[in-house]
Amino acid sequence: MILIDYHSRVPIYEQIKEQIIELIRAGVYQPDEQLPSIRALALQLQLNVNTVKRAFQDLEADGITYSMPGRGVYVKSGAANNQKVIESALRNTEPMIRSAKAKGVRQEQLVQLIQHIYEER
Amino acid sequence: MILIDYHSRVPIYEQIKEQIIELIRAGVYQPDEQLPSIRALALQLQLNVNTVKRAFQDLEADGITYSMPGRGVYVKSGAANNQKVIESALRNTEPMIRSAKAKGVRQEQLVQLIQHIYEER
Amino acid sequence: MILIDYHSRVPIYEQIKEQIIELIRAGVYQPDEQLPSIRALALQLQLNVNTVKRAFQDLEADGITYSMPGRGVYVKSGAANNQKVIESALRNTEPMIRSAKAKGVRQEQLVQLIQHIYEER
Amino acid sequence: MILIDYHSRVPIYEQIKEQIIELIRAGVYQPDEQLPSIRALALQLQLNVNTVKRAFQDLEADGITYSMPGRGVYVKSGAANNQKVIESALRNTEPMIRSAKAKGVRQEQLVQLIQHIYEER
DNA sequence: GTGGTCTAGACCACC
DNA sequence: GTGGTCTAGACCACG
Repeated sequence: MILIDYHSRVPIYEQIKEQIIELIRAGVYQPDEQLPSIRALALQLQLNVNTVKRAFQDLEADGITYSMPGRGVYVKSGAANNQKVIESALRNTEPMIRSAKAKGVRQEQLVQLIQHIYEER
Repeated sequence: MILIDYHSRVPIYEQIKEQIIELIRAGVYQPDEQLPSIRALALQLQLNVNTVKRAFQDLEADGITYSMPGRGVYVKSGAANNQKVIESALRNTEPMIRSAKAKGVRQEQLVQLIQHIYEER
Repeated sequence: MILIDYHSRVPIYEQIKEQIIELIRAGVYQPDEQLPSIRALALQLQLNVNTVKRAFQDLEADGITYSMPGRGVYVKSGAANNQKVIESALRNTEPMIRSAKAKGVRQEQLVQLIQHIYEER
Repeated sequence: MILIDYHSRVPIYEQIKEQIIELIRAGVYQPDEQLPSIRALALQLQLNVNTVKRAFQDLEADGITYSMPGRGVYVKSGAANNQKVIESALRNTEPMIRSAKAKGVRQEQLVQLIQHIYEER
């Protein structure tokens, strides 16, 4: 269920991180449920173990998961509504919007784009 | 008038490019008016000449300016409403918003952020 | 009576070892009294036999218990005040404190934390 | 000035991280001052680039530093009294003390150990 | 030159 | 089997 866009500018480990957060928020992975093992994911996605490891390391640093060496990586309870993730997302979005404004994008164009994206699915 | 945010993740040459576009859109630089020379700008901003050169290259590639070798760089007429720039800005913004959505940011939060930014100044 | 914190970074076999020592020091297990069998404990705690076995190995290596093959594991007399255990605990604590100091934790904060912990129960 | 204990149980990247924090807190590295480059440090400490990189990555995640790709890594202002670091240090210390208590270490022994360590230097 | 990403492999402790 | 650490190399964007 995790899809990697190898052409994207977004680092692969970020894509993994984002999609796992998405899956957790969607309820696919429940609190205290074990995530797929790093090695299994790396194999499935045809990626190096360290790339996946980096994604999991960031997830743990953000308080989304916890790991038990020798056992696996698990979803932290309350991870689905992690404020830290939302805040960082908003912080990252701000300069993008500011830049779009400076380049002449009109406010309505942005709002329309957002509506379009949020209506998907 | 050009301010560089050295803390920002945005490449310096992108910041220069953006702010020159902004200055053109504001009418500070008129069509067919000469822009400051690369060397003068580099000196003034305490930057490497290559960094400024890169910004000017991109401006020309986007049809914002034209250069006459040995003479200088000039504002292209019609640059103030360059469609290419707007399109690329929108294209860059899209994955950012998609990512924010995936992380749990609500639609209203984004719209509100945009309003906040567009009300400035 | 033995509780495993599966979230903890402390290895499970260490948790078992610690809690058995605690039970011995509290007088729950008396000198020369037989401890629960490895298999029984593993079953009760829902753990792999090897994990419990490792804890018992360490207990014996530290002179807390002795085993009679085919008979069981017994509390060694004098185990309640085992100097080796205390020394190793102090040795383990030292780098932790040194690290806390380096990170800016004040002496009073540590002393207060200790008081807080020792006042429990 | 950074010394690595290759025999320690503490990961090398943690040792680097701690000592850099210590140096910042001591005023050796001032806010917005550039830290030694990852490559230079790796060379000096005879370590792999990625090991040092991991330390810097954690420093940035903890808000101690910020990096400008192509330029270097810099001390974030206010880094010297980072609350996050202190809190995590205290959180890490707690189970250690709890374990020492369970093993029979007396409260005075711990307080004495702390005094001894804080009197150094 | 700088930091950022990714791959490929090793060894370890733990379960 | 699991995750954690470390090494050794590559390539990229940026200045």
